[in-house]
This record gives sequence, C-alpha cells and structure tokens, in this order.
Amino acid sequence: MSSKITSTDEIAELLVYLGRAARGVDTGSNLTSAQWTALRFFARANGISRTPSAFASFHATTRGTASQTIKSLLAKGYLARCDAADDKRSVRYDLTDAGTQVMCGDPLRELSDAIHRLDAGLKSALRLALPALVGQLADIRNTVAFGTCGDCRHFSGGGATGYCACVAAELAPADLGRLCISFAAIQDRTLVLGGADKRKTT
Amino acid sequence: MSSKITSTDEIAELLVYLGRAARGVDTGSNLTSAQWTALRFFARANGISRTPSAFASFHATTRGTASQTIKSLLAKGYLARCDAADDKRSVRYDLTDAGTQVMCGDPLRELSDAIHRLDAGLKSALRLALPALVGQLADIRNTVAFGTCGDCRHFSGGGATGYCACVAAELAPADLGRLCISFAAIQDRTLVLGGADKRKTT
DNA sequence: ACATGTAGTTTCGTTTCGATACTATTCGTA
DNA sequence: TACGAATAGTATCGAAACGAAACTACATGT
Repeated sequence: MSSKITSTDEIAELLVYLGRAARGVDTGSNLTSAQWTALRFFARANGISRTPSAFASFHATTRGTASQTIKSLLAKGYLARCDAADDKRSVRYDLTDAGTQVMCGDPLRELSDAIHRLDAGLKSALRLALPALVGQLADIRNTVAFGTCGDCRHFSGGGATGYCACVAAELAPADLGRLCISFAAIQDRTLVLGGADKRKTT
Repeated sequence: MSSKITSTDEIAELLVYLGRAARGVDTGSNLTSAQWTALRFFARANGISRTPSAFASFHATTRGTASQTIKSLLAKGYLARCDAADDKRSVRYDLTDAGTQVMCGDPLRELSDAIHRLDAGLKSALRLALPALVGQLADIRNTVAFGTCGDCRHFSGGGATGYCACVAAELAPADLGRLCISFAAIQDRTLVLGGADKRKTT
C-alpha cells in the first residue's frame, strides 16, 4: 500500500485539529465541552430545530446522550422546556435569560477572533468552502446536513429577507443565519471573489 | 448584549461541526476516536515529533491521557517503542506494519473524499486558509501551532525538496507533508487564485 | 552541585458516551 | 378503524476518555 500524504488528507487533518483545538478553555462558566456545544446549538438553531433529536443529529451522537446533556443544562437553568408543537411527542428547548447571558463567555470566541484576523479573501473562501464541504460529506453518507437558512437550497431572495421553500414562508433577517434541520446544501458552488472574477471551469 | 450571529461565528461553528462529524464510523477495526487520532498523528508526524508530549500538545490533552492512548495502541500492536534520541528522557513511537495496514481503514477517509469532490478553487482556498487559521489561533493563545514542513516559516526552496532552517537540514520530499512540532506559521498569507500556490515572501 | 524544568508513566475519581430498553405518540396501510 | 411500524424523548448501565496529581528519570542552567 502507499503511505503517500496528499494535499486532501492534509486538509482533512487540519479540520479535525481545528475542531478539537476550538474547544478552548472554559473561563469560569463551568460548562463541559458537550454542554457548550448544546447551548450553542440551541442558541443558533431555528424554531423547528431546537429539539433533542435535532441536536443529537447535529452533534453526531445518540438521542440518549443528547438528552443527558440537555438535562444538565436544564438543571443549571440555561435551558427551558417549551412544549409548543402540534406533535405531542416533540419537545422544544429554548435558552433562558441566564443561558443567553452565559453565552457571552463562549470559549469558541477565540476561534472566531482567529477567523476575524484572517485575510479577507481567505475568510470569504472559508465562508463558501465549509458549507459546500458539509454538503458533500452528507451526500457521501446519505445523511442530512446542517447549515444556515441563507446557505440553503430552499432559500431564495437576495435582500435583507428571503423566502424559504421548505417552511413555505418569508424568513426574518435574523433567521438567515440560523441552523435548520431541513437544510439542503447547494452542491455546485464555485469560488468567485469580489471584483476579479477568477472562475474555475471544468 | 447582542445575540447577533456574524459570518465569522458561522465559520467557527462549521469548523467545530466538521471536526466532530469527521470522526465517521469505524468499520471493523475496533479503534476508538482517540486511538484513531493518535495513530493518524504518529503516521503523519516527522521523526522529531513522534513523541507522547508532541501528541498531547497536538491533541490538546494532558501527557497522562496521551500516554494512555499510546499504551492501548502498543497493546494492539499498531505502535512500537523506538528509543533513538540523544535525549534519554525522550521516547519515539513508530507505526508497525500492522499499524500501517490498519490505517487503510481510517474513518477520516470519508472526509477526504468529500474534500476531493470540492470545486478545485474551494479546495486550494482551504489549503491556504486552514494553516493560516491554525497560526492565528496559536498566536492568540500564545501556544505552539502544528503544521506541515511545506507550510512552515523555517522552510525554503521551491522544488521537490527544500531546506528546513529549524533542523538545519535538507528535507526529503516525503517530509514536506509531515507534521512537525517545531512548526511556525506564515501569518501574512493572502488568497491568490490562478496557477500554483503563491507564497508571500515577507 | 543543586535547584529547576522537562519527558514519560501510573493511579484515581469524574465525566462522557454508546448501547439498550422503555413509554408515548404518530403514521401508514390494509 | 385497527393495528403494526416508525419516531420522539427518556432512563439505566458499563466502558472509555479525561484531567489532576504524584512519581521517576534525565537535562539544563546559574
């Protein structure tokens, strides 16, 4: 066999490395890595996605584990149960005020700062490449992907608001950046930068 | 406070999501996620970096935990102890033939495949942006970064081989893609599309 | 030469996690 | 309509991962 290390493999490794390094250091809030991920998810997911099952799918774990993590956040008073669906099996969890408060200390802030310091071209390239990658991975695995409404195939409209073909409703500006469980990736994106239009054909 | 979700935050979340999703499913090899990360590290790190301490630093964990993970891989016969340094405290671990063999079933292959399917422009953008991001993050935290010799500030030379100012030696072509604990990131990279990757020369 | 620092390992208690089983509700279909 | 299958949520249990601390051996530096 060949032990050749390709450029593709290097990228994959860097992604794993960054994902792990991004956990950062919790300064005082006393939340574990899994709890931060859950709190972040419920802070950023839209209404129909703030359920234990959706979080389990997002976090690539089982519903049982997801339920446990949520329970611990309930006990800390950062999440609140909020039954408000037609499906009586389903439960929705929302952030409490305390939960919103504690999100200010999100250790992921360090990674955000690092991204912020990047050259603008690199940053917008990431903004295109990562959602596309999520879509490709979901495609290979035949699973659902996660992404924000603004990146979704169901979305149309260019201004501050837009239309979601999935929920069949106009989206508020705030929802454009929210995670949705019904997300469908746009597969054929190419890198197009600002003015200079260097488009890859093929 | 503001709960505004910026584009930067979205990128950070996608990185965490991909890092977690990349673990994939282990098909038969019976290695845990931590064990795969360790085996991958020792497969891809250069000679001076294949130590427990270097792996602990890479994996953002303690030396104790790293030692445990390595021990489990020793027991499975995938790593071999290989004392061959001037520093008698230091220990080097190399992959055995069985270890090299089992790497063929690396669950990270799925993510590599997904990257491979990306538009070429997006892919080369990732190839530039991710090392730069690793450098920025290490800079913010005042810690050492990890990267491959080909991306390193100590590296010079353009052809198939090159010179490493850190080890003060010529590098074999195979080493260009290897992880090094003495890695120093190039901070001021910008995105240049078109031909081959362009390197900023200070 | 002696204090200080580093590399590696072990032990211990806590936390995380996946597998499994269980209840309640919804869906599909005959 | 009735009933089996699927789905949402939860609880329990054992295995693994993890961090903290303590310890040995070696290196460094003043």
